Amino acid sequence: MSPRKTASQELTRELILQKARTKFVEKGFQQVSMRNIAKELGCSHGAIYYHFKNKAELFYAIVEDDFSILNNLIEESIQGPEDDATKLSNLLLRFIEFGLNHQSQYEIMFMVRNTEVDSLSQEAANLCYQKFAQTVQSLSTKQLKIIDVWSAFIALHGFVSHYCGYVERFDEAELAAKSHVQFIIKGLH
Amino acid sequence: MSPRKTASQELTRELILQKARTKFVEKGFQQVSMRNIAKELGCSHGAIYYHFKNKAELFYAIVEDDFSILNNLIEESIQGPEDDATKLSNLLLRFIEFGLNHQSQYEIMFMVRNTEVDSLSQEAANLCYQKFAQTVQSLSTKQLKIIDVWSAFIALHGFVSHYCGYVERFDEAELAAKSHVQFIIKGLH
DNA sequence: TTTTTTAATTGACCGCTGGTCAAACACTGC
DNA sequence: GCAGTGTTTGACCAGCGGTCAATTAAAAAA
Repeated sequence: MSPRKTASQELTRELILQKARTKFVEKGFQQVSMRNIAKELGCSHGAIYYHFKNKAELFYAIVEDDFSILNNLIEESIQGPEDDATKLSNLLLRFIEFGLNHQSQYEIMFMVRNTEVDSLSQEAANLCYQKFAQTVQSLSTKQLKIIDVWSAFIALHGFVSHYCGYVERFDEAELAAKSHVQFIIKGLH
Repeated sequence: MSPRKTASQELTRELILQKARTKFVEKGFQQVSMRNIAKELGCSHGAIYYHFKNKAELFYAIVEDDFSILNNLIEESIQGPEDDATKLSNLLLRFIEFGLNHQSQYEIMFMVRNTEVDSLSQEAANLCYQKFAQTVQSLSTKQLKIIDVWSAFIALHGFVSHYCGYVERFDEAELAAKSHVQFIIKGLH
């Protein structure tokens, strides 16, 4: 009714991100509308546009955190007592695991070609790949050709982007994933 | 004006497919609406629904031909004077070439997860993969594990699906493609 | 030839989408 | 108390996929 809510129930950027995230994770980018989120928040859809320029920006804001999660995952894979070979295969496997257990996020991070957020999301994706490439290099005994590391990444991406939607969680594709990782490692040698 | 057009300018399934195809190829699935196509055809959008159940069915009808083109491409790769090794790398390379030179089609064939046509398009994609797997097997000296052939396919798919939209035509990615094909072949050995 | 039946086409309509914006209100500082 | 600023609303826009009664042209039956 009133065009402005009382302070206690005012809309926060964080509040929107929170609700939007859950909806988004369970339904995916296309299936969630600004009006859905608004209804969930108990506000009008117009209000969201005060806090976020558009749908793409809102969902990129969500995915921003996921990029840093993935980056951490990559960095962590270098630590531990295992030998480099197992670390490498763990890295590849964990990338797939992340992709399949965060399908909606992976979709926006690496699959959606959105004309608007492209610059932002593209940059984050590039940085993520660079970290990946660096780590793969450091875990390899011999000096790898950059283009081979790129092929490895592409091959990983192929796995995730295929099984996205086809499978619910990583577990269901674990066997195929492990085999695929071995396949990729053969390619790197 | 008149609710039925005179015989000479009646709408054909083929006529719709034709116009829809050009629009679709140059703009992609999401960016083309039934109303766009109708305007191009000089008819109302309702008329199209007389000939096709829905948008998904229309675009699958288009892509059906592309599946047989791709199947032929795979079959042809077995012929010729070259040795099996070159034939194999040609097969992989041509798959990528097809994907990047028919991006809009490839999108529907292997990327779009459409709830409605899924059964049809999924089946066609499976058949296509089977032909691919068979051919790869027959071009290989040693007996390959099926799962490795699958990894090869996934890796190919990864390449195409990444460069889709990022690149206009195959030429622009040819070098990377050739390298990626070598990478995959290493994985198959 | 005239009448009836059938096949196509239209366009209004539905519920939805992302996005904009003037107006209305709550809060803050004076 | 009052002016100014920050937020929210909801009507509105253009567009979407899809449905359907009404209407007309062509084909079949009389």
